[in-house]
Amino acid sequence: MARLDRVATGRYHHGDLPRAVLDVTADLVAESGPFSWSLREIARRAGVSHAAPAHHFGDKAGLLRTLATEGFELLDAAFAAAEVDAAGRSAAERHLAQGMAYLAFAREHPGHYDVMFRRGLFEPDDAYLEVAARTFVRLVESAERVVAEAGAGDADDLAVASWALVHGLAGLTAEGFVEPVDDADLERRLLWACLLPAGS
Amino acid sequence: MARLDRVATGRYHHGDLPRAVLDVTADLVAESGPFSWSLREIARRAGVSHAAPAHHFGDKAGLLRTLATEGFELLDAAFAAAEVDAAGRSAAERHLAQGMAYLAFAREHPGHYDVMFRRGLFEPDDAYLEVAARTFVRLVESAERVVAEAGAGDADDLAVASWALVHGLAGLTAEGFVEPVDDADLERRLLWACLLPAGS
DNA sequence: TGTACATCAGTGAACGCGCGTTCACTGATGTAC
DNA sequence: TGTACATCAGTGAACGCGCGTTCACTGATGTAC
Repeated sequence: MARLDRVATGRYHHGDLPRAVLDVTADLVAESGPFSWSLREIARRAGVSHAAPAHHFGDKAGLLRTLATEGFELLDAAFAAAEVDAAGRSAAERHLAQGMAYLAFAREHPGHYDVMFRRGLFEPDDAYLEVAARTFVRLVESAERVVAEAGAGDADDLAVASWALVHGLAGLTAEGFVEPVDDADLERRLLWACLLPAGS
Repeated sequence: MARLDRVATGRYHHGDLPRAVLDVTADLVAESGPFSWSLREIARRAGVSHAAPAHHFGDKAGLLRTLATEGFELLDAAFAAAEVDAAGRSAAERHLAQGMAYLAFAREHPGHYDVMFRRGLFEPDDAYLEVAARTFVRLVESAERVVAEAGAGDADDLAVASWALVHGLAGLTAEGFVEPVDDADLERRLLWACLLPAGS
């Protein structure tokens, strides 16, 4: 699309190449993971010369770091919106709503998601660490509200378990091991994880 | 290690190169994922000429398929051992034991694990499909026993939720987002996922 | 036990290719006056 | 409004490198007799 734009207009300057490069990267990561492509491939898809992406992002690590940081911004915004939507309901219901928002984010931004939760792709910088920490705080605070409401349990354990549940579901669904289902079924799945302790 | 063997003995034939190549591959995948290495790198680490791995596995996809198949064999055996260990206990307790076995496998075989639950790395063959299906059946049957014991719930939903929980925990721990804990704490985490429905 | 021969495992040189990086450049934009 | 100039965005040729693959080969092993 970016290529068509440029071919059509014949512009020398792209207009917003960083944006186009990030979009292409997100697509490529969603298609084949965070490794199986080159900066030249990204340049080709964006319709620019092979050296252009490096002009903005330096190298592959810089590109992935920017994508991951943008991903956390999006996830944090999704959490904030879910909190507004579920205001006034019980802590447990708000926690469930947050989990559903997480799964919706993973489904809608598979490229960002894949890069966000993998270590070793890049060295984190301040912007990345700040927004990632901010997002995790929302998760822990939600768990704390649930524990306070229930009057029992450890908030950190609940936060980890909740995160693991949605993270695992997102991963298995993205890789095709689990069929996608509609939101009502999805909520039921999150809730039925609890059958296990009922029996012990 | 393989290299030292060969240097020490000066043998022309390796002895068991397929085994050595798989071990090196598992190490490399655990270190840097299923993409960031080459067949030449594997040959170097195994101490053989660069063309030797292809002699046995064809290409990277064939190597990854063999590794994934071996991984499912190991996981299936771990499930079987857990079933024997927990024989006679309640269905819920046996299900928990299976989850703990899953997490132990992921911790002990990170290279295999990474390759097993990712699609698109290779085209599955009969051996892979057979053992993967066999392993999944153990998971679903365990969930069915729990549902039968509890007299309520949907076995597929429980199977998916349980799998997602341990898969997510394995992934987040492997990537360093969650600190490893000892087995007692780990069991508690799996159980406390249930605080959520208690509040709704 | 010895010999001949087929088969298999691994070698190493050669190839073409796509990659990341560099760098002098050109085109476009924005700002000062 | 026009002009000059600095800055920025993107180009394209060139480079060296590691890669997968090919292929004629050599060393080792196993089996038939």
